[in-house]
Amino acid sequence: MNNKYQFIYQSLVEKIRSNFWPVSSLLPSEHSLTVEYDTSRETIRKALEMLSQNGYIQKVRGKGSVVIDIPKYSFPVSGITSFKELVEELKVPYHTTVQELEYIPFTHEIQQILNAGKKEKIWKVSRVREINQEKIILDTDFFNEAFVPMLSRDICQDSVYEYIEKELGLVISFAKKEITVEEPTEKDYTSLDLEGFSNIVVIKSKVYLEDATLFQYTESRHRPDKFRFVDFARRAKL
Amino acid sequence: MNNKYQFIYQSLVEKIRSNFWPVSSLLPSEHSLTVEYDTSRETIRKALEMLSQNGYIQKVRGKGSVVIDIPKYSFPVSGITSFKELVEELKVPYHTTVQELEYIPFTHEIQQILNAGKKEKIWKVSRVREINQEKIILDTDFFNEAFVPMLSRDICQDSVYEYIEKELGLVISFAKKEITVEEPTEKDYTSLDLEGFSNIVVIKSKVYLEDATLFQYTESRHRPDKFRFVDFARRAKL
DNA sequence: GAGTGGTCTAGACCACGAC
DNA sequence: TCGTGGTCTAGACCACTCA
Repeated sequence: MNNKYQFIYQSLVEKIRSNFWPVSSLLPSEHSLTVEYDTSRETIRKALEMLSQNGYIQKVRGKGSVVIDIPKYSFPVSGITSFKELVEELKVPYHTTVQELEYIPFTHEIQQILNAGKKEKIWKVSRVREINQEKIILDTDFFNEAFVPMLSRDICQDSVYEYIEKELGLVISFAKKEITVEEPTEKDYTSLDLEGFSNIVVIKSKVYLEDATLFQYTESRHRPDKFRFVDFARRAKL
Repeated sequence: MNNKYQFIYQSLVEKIRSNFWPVSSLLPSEHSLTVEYDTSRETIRKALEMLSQNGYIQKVRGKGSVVIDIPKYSFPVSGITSFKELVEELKVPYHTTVQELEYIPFTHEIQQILNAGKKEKIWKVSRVREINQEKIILDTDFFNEAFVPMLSRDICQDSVYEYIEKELGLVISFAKKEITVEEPTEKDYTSLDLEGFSNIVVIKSKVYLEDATLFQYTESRHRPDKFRFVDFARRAKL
């Protein structure tokens, strides 16, 4: 662990998750934490700020840091968290089928979305996600070949994110998502077990790298009864 | 403006929104900002951290702070942003009808959700939101009388949040939301213009005050074709 | 009044990118 | 090598809560 404040953050997360400090109780004061971790107060405050941002604590002036509910995970929303990460966290049986893996034709609208030049090739990967033997999610990802020169069915079968982060060394930084509800397309009907549902939840994500370049565009289509999205939001201070 | 870093944040936001620094350009370095605002580097960094959290910039080590797209607003998701705030931001004609305003019976399940004692009274407010003359959203809010002693149809007609923050002086701090898609209930059919839609988007929100006490529970039910949720997420550093 | 968190300072050293 | 942002320190003063 390189950073002191990230080490302290992780240490505190573990204690909270293990109920060492139960919900509604107070963490030790910032001063006593500086003693415990042999560091300065600003460093402790950085770790506490991360706890607060991630929904573990709420700081109350004059009192201390109150432990609040541990944040839940959202259901498979492809994009910034990988499908594999989520589904392994949730410990449910899953299966991925690679449906398409190809270059899209030039002059495709996706080229514009990805800010790609006219002669840059774009990968298209479409995958069906099965959970508990039901085809629930249809993910379609687009990558510029400039960032991802090679893709194989094996990589797509496993986890594209793992390949991108570990093999290619690219660092995913942030994503913008838009959630809407639409009517299913022909492809939704043939690819998924829709069971009479007449709507589909669509999550469109743009994923950016550390240097703020747009790197991936994804459309993730979910059967509505299995869709669940959990959000934690702080009210803007302004 | 009390705080230096919030003043600097706001000043920088204005310059970004007015295209003083266009998208993809670099902000001045942290050092030169300390000179311009006559302050220390950590204070500048606090303001830049807020810009980054709110999706205005992306910091790149060794290069500087890159301006990225200005964040968009999500469509009416009652909870932490008030309906009135959003709808006035979007500049569309709207109307609110107060359908119910009453105390709920004791031993109601909502009492448990709100962590209320057995003899504490709970307000229930249900409101229909019309946008462009269509009944699109059904909001049902629950408040503990301990926090909100009085409610009137006039207050509910206007904005409960404005009343809570300005009159009662309570400070809303954060919210946890859960988005799912469900089948419409009888009440959805009679209250809203559903136009044959057989699904409804449900947002359940728990809203907390500054001292981390749970203060409000809301169920917001949206006609699916008019629902849109925009999210900006950073990948966790761990 | 003692203890808490909120803000702010003026330094320091490091890791990284561009030249 | 130089300028950038990333981390860290050891103080200071203030605003707030609680006994």
